Amino acid sequence: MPAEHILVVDDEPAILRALSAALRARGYVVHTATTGQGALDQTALLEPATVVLDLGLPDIDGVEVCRLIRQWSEVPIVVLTADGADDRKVLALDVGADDYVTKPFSTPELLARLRVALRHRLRNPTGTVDAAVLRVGDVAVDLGYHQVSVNGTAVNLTPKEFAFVEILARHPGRVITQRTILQEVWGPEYGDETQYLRVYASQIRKKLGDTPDRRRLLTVAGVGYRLVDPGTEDT
Amino acid sequence: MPAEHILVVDDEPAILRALSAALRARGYVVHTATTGQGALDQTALLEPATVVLDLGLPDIDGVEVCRLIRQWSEVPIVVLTADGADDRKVLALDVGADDYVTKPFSTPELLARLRVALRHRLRNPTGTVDAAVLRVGDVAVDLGYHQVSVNGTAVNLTPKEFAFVEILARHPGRVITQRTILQEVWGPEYGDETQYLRVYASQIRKKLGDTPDRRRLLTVAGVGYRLVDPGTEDT
DNA sequence: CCCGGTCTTTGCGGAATCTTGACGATGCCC
DNA sequence: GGGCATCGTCAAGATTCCGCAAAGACCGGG
Repeated sequence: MPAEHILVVDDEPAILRALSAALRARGYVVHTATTGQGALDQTALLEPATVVLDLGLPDIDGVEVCRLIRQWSEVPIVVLTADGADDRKVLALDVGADDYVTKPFSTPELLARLRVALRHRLRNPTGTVDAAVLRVGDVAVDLGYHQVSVNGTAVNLTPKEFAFVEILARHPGRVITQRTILQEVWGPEYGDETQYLRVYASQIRKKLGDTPDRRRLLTVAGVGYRLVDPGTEDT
Repeated sequence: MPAEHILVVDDEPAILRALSAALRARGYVVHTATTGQGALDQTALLEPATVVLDLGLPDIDGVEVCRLIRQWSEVPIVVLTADGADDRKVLALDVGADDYVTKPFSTPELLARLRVALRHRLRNPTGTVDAAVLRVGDVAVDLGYHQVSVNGTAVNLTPKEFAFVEILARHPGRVITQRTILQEVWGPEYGDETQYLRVYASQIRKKLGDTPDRRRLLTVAGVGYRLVDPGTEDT
């Protein structure tokens, strides 16, 4: 088995040592960081297979670290903390953490959860430079540079507009429900604020150059939206 | 408004009720099962977006249910149990569960973990799921594209019409009772508004091109409707 | 402090969809 | 055949949903 690289972030040397040892014994290649800034740097530099992140860091708040990493990377993040407060868990999970283990934790359990995270990543060939550009017809979504272009011409989208298009482009042609879009772009508490969708769909259409006769962003009444290649009209 | 379908499996009615209520309040469409066999059947039938699975089931062991589901489906599974034993957690996670919450659990946390599971499902191509095209004779119901077609020709259905056809297509040839259709399409409080059924059945027949001599949507007087392949006429 | 970009909120016309009531047809039991 | 229950069809409101525009709120940088 090719050794997976794991980044462990914790400010307590004792825990860091214990965790590293346990992981190395299992055959993983372990890297460590003790600050939020270090976590961000190492994540970008090493592109680890998974990040184990303690929330109690001296410099940046752990949740914030999570959020920052998620801005450019989909590396699995397993949060590890002594703080068992519910709202903090929920917060961390909602900004992009994939799992949350409360200290004191059992090492076998942490390892099992780590395997789950790695399994997810395996199914999802992300991280590397390859499929960083989604294409649907003449629309290209560059995930790395957060840039959308139509026929090679760059289009300026706001962050929320980009997230909207990204989610649709990840499932070419398929219907994404209103609720799904709202939760992915705006957050879990926006369940039925469908007026946002109408406003943004309109703006996106304008920027993409959609015309009524040749549309890329289609509405499925009462259900959601889908992004299609106007050339190959399917179904 | 269509939402994600969640399957909740637990043998304790109290928990089942509480969970269902919490999830419904959040806008999910909740289905339930109380046995391992029921869980397997419903998972195959409904293709839910996520399965919440209690391990303490009367018939099949929960871990085994997990493993069986994973043989053909990648639907996210969130395991839920009173048993906090480590090895059981590890076992469940290793046979394919995506998360593991120990009772007593906090509802907000479970909801957050559910959102994580749904997020994972959304990010991954979930290749196999694209087999979500139900076929009954020459009628094809494409769940992903939210599109019904007859002999390859797309048919425009309204949301309620589509939901009507979808239910029937999920049980090819079988009779679906009026009450079931009403509750699934219109909601739990519509128990006996059978007039809707007649109106919609009529419209659907018109759009599907049903003729009196060659019908796809059959009426079972006083009971319900069923969708059949007019070629292989069965009784 | 101002300014530009972004997000949120509001409103409206028009279209699509749903609801409702009416009427006739059909089939069944007596 | 008559009475009764159920079904099919139609069409007119009533309601919801969508696209679009515009104005105010918010925020970070200069």
